[in-house]
Amino acid sequence: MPPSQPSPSLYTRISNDLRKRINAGEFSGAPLPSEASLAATYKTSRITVRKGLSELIQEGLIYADRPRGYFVRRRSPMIYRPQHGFGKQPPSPALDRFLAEMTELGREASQTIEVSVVPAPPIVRQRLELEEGELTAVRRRIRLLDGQPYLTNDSYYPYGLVKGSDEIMSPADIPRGANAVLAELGHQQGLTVHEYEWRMPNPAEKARLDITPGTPVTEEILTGYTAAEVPVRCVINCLPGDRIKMVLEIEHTRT
Amino acid sequence: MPPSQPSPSLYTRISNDLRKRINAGEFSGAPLPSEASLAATYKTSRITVRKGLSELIQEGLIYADRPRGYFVRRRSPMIYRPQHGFGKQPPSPALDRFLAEMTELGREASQTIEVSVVPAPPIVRQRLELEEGELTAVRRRIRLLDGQPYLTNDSYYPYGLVKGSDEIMSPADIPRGANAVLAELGHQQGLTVHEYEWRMPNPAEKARLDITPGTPVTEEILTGYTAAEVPVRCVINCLPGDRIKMVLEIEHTRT
DNA sequence: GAGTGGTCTAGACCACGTA
DNA sequence: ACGTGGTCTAGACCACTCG
Repeated sequence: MPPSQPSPSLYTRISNDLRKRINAGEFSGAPLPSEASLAATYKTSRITVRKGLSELIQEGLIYADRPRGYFVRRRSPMIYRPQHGFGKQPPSPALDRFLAEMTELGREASQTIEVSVVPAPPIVRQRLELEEGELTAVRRRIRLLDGQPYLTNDSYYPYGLVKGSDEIMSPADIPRGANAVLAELGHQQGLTVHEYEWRMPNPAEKARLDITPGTPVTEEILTGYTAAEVPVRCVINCLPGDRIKMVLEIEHTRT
Repeated sequence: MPPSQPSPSLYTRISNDLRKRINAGEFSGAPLPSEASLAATYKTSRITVRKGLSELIQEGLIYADRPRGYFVRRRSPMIYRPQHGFGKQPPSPALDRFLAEMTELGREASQTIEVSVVPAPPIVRQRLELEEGELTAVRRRIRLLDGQPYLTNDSYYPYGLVKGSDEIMSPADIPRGANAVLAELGHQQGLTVHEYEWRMPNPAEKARLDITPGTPVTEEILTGYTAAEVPVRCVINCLPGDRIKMVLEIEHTRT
């Protein structure tokens, strides 16, 4: 029990009241009261009402659809399984390919792919254990569902390892997966290290993924090692929180 | 190349300018220019300046420390390894205990623990495959480092399974780990399913973890199954993005 | 006391979609 | 044409910390 708040501000009361009504399911489908009408009910100015509403926007609870009004956000995230593939169902032992699983669900999957050769950015360079200025081949992808982007996927490979591969270097889907190609080139991966950070998107990410206010992203960095512990692949994914849930299955190792 | 923006608003220009200067490292340690001085330089009102600054707050880039001014946020997240334990170093094969690893780093680790018996909340009930109203034992923990909370950890067990265990039911640390106790009771876990969602914290989480504006959280749900595929443990963790990075190591399963 | 950010007022004009 | 939210102005008073 906190010792009696120091009189919350008016906009806090407004956002608290609205949050309670939203969580009670009051505005499903219908817009929230307009700014003007809230200003009237709370006998305050529009600016104060807007401050209260903006709290709820930043929490990811509502959005403004001008000039229709404010609406409650609803989300139906897809399941992302970094061990396996994608799907919409709870965990199962299946491991299917991305496009197959998506169309199965009646949604139209598509992607854009760009391939280029660039000096390894610092984050990648460190993980691929390259020298400053060493080149990498990058496959940059945006994956979409029904036209909406839901994930960016940038895969980096040491250029020396893959420059002979038409598959890796061409901006087209690789049905059997890039990892199969790498294995064929003699770089079969064993262990993959997964790193995760979650934060608010920067303007570039906001634009690339068309991200709504109040939506954080997770940045996933995968580093793939061969059995000889040589890093051969570094993937940077950006996953918006309103469109993706992640699921893993892990064998218990500690007592 | 987007087709020439439709004249960005003034506050957008302010936040863009400041973001550029911040990323160039201009304000490390020193405060940003005050609202009043920004209003003067941009020949605008304080309110517009505040709108620009609030953009940067929501992105998690800066914070206001009244009445000293606005400062750039810096973060040094700790490494969370859900397979193993905690640490501050990049991935390694070590698997140590929480308190041991933390004190090793010269930071003071502590925690608060509350134990109670409650009807399983819906999320837990579904994962533990319980009927409505069935009881669970909950161990609710807040873990702190140097007095700052960095993780909440709520572990639920079917009450029938653990009611005989003094260790599980007492609000004290279990040095050998609760999983060892469960194993001793005949409920050794094999597979654990990990679920992850990231979003902005709700007010309760904000208060419990003392979360700063612009900081998202990841909600981690772990469900532990015995070899006979009986769920015996459901853990809900709340991980603030400014204090935690997560690292996993996964054996490659797909080609 | 001076300067900081936090809250709030009472207006104004605009762009946009819907009716 | 109307109502919506988006931007912006020019003030005001307050609580707090620091010198």
